[in-house]
Amino acid sequence: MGVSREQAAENRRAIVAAATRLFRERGVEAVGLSELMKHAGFTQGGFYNHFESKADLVAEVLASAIGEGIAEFTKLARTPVDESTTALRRYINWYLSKAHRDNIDHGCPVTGFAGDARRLGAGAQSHFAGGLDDLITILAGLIAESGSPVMEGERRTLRERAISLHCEMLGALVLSRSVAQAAPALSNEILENARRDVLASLDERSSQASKPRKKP
Amino acid sequence: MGVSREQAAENRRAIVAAATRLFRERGVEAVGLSELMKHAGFTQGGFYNHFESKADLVAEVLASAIGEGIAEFTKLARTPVDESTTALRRYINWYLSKAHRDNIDHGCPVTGFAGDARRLGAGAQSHFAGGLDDLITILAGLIAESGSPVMEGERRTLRERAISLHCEMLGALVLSRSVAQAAPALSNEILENARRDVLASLDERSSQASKPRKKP
DNA sequence: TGTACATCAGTGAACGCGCGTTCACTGATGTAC
DNA sequence: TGTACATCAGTGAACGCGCGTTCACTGATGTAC
Repeated sequence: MGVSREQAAENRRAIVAAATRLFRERGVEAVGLSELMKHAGFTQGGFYNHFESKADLVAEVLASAIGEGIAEFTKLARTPVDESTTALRRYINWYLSKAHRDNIDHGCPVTGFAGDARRLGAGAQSHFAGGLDDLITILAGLIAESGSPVMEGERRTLRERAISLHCEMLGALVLSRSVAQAAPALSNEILENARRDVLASLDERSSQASKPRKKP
Repeated sequence: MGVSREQAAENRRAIVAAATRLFRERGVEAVGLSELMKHAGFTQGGFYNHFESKADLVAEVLASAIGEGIAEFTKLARTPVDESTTALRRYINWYLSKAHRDNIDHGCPVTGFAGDARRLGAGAQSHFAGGLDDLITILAGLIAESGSPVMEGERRTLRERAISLHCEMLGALVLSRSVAQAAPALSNEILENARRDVLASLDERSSQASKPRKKP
């Protein structure tokens, strides 16, 4: 119908935004292009003015979702630590909250696409892997910044601690979401248990740092 | 073509077995019934002699896969502890092995279907949730049996420790699988890191149990 | 034990449907003169 | 600045295809007498 180039670029963004939401909610394979374009406010034929194929869109959605997630995460990491808590603790509390569990179309993109990533195309999976690596790096920075002490004799690097922390939090969120409808009590139990465990292990570190253990 | 009832029951099992493998490898939605029946050695029309619908099959596949996983797991839990290691350590080493990561059609059914469970029908998701609960219970039993000590002042129950352990292991396996093709080095790093971390935390417990910490 | 018949697992073509993709067409935007 | 025209985002019908499901049919199995 004749639109300006700016408008066209904005429409493209609208398609990516709609795709991101729908792909997270229902999975990449379960969302059709005609349905997707309708959600974005267009008819199906227009899709190929913006993308070469559905796989092309999927790769772009992964890249943009992960980019956004990393950006938000970086912002959080740079927010000055206030008097009562650290950015790391704030992140953990947010990550393992019911709000995060129930709001799949926002929140951690790694968790949002973890179930799908294995079956995606090479381009999309590369973006996913890159985002995961960045997220681990930033999480390691958060741990360092939190002042969580390194225990005497500890061999684990910050990165190793970050990987373990991320695995436990992601596992808890994935499991909590996977049974949210069929077993809401179990879903809550997993989420709350993981949050308590992760936070408690930080406390444990702090209380033990002043009292180094001896090797048996 | 006229087959005995025993043969028919065996054919039904063959369909479920083929479906289990294909669903794990490629996802429930990506596997069509005609393809599935061909893999099982039949033509597509025969499917409805055994199942009311695809959703019906999915629920049965979930139930059977989880049942099998739990049975194997129970067997492992009951295997007498040998001189050098505990059933818990054996389980951890197997769970976080490359063999387990690369062999999706066998292994832990909870991890195998974790990405899909959220989008499955109510029947299938109930089976999944029940299986997850059972797995946590058995894992708690393994922890108890391993003789891993309860630390002084520790409030966590065996079940709570089992949930946290399972979340970290499942998260590591899911992430490791999700980047296995695009970033094999990262995939290995996650897996090996998680195994070291989980086993080290067991060692930590043992070494500290003899030396109870005082509250700060 | 032998015969007659109902049962039902398996076949393979066909159903309507929605998928990803292509296409001819429209008409405002953006450019060249 | 005004006119003529190329560009290209958007439309909506159509393509072949594979999906889940239905159907009439086949013929060995299992049952009744």
